Amino acid sequence: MGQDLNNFFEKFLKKQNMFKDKKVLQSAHLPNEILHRDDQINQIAQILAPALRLERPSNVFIYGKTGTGKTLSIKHTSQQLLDVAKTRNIPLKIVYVNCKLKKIADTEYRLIAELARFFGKAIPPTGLPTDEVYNIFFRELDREKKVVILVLDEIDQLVKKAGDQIIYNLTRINSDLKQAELCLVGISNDLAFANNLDPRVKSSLSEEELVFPPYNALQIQDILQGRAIQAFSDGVLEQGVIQKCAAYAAREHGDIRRALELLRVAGELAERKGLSAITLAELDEAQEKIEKDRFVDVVFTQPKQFQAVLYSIIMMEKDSAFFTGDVYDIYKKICQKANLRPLTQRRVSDVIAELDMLGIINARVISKGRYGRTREIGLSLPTEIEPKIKQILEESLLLT
DNA sequence: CGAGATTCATGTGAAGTATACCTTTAGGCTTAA
DNA sequence: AAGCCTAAAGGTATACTTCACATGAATCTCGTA
Repeated sequence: MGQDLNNFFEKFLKKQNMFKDKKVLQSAHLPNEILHRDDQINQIAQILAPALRLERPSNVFIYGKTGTGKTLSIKHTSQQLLDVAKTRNIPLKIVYVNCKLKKIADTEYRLIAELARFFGKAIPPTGLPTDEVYNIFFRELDREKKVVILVLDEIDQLVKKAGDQIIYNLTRINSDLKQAELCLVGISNDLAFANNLDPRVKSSLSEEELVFPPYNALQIQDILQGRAIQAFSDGVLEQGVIQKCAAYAAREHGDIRRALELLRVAGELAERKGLSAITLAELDEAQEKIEKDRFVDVVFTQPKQFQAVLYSIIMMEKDSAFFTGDVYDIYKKICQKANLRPLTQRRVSDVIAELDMLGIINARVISKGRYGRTREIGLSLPTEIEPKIKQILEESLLLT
């Protein structure tokens, strides 16, 4: 046994390393140079530049679909700004918060708590009055003369869950600040988002607006090429892989993040198979794997009750259309088997709505006329991974 | 036949409850003078 | 007497429940052509 393993590791080491620097392909990576976003970056820079003179920059609202470089551009510009500020000793702070993260910044309390933590204050997850946390945050903010740029990524998620009051408060905070200046940068994937906003909030948040258009296939190709050179060892990419990868991504509304992930996963697959080069076959395989992993991951991290509801929905799936009541009946049985205390139908209704938001299921409210009003529910998992998801749920819920 | 009333199943909002966690306060014990 | 620890009291956020009302088109009803 040991002998075998030894052998395996030896072989592993001898094999040519496919990746030179895998980090370059990971979504957290900040490249030195951002291609095809010069306009946007320059605009951001222009808007935020007054911060260096300790003037409050205009609030900015940034739109664009996923994977169009919004977050990247902001982070890049922030970094540069901070560098300059540092060498000149300018008191500038930039806080970046992703509002999508559940349990981090999806309510007013949690968002403000997170901000206060950025200033080095320990805030408990519950127990304090929101006002109190707000005051702590405010005091820290106003402690000294400085400019703070607050970047709220995926702000639409926050507003959807917690309302626009928070944003309103934040935009108004400046009139109370004596020393510091606060500038808001909101980032949204949802182009229609601003329309549902209170007009006052909207106008104060979007003193400046910026739109990130999707990349086209050529641009994606260009970017991939650049990253691939850094990420992979020479000659491991077969002809046409980049092109195909770009084509895939362009079809998916120009999402560069996906394209990079695709390339990375394809590389990993090829490496695991012991191939010397990445071929188109791995690319296709990667495409599936990513899709699969995404769902598996989301499902896996859901709370038990959500999983139970989802499991009930999967059990229903065979016949075409079904409704909240049907799901709830099954759900109650599942709970019994899984030794869970069943939630009320009221709550399950909300859970279904949330699962819908996560994109795991499709649910829409319909009226069946004489036969009442309900949600029509359908699974939106790719059928190939349905058994896998089912299995995960069974394990997680201890069903056998 | 068609306009309006009815009806059903559950959506949805508001208010209440349980839980987990926080700070403050008061008491009790220890310690140092 | 001052200091320190502990436990109770009083408070909050969040997830969930309870209650009550809202919804909206298929179906029913009934007056009219």
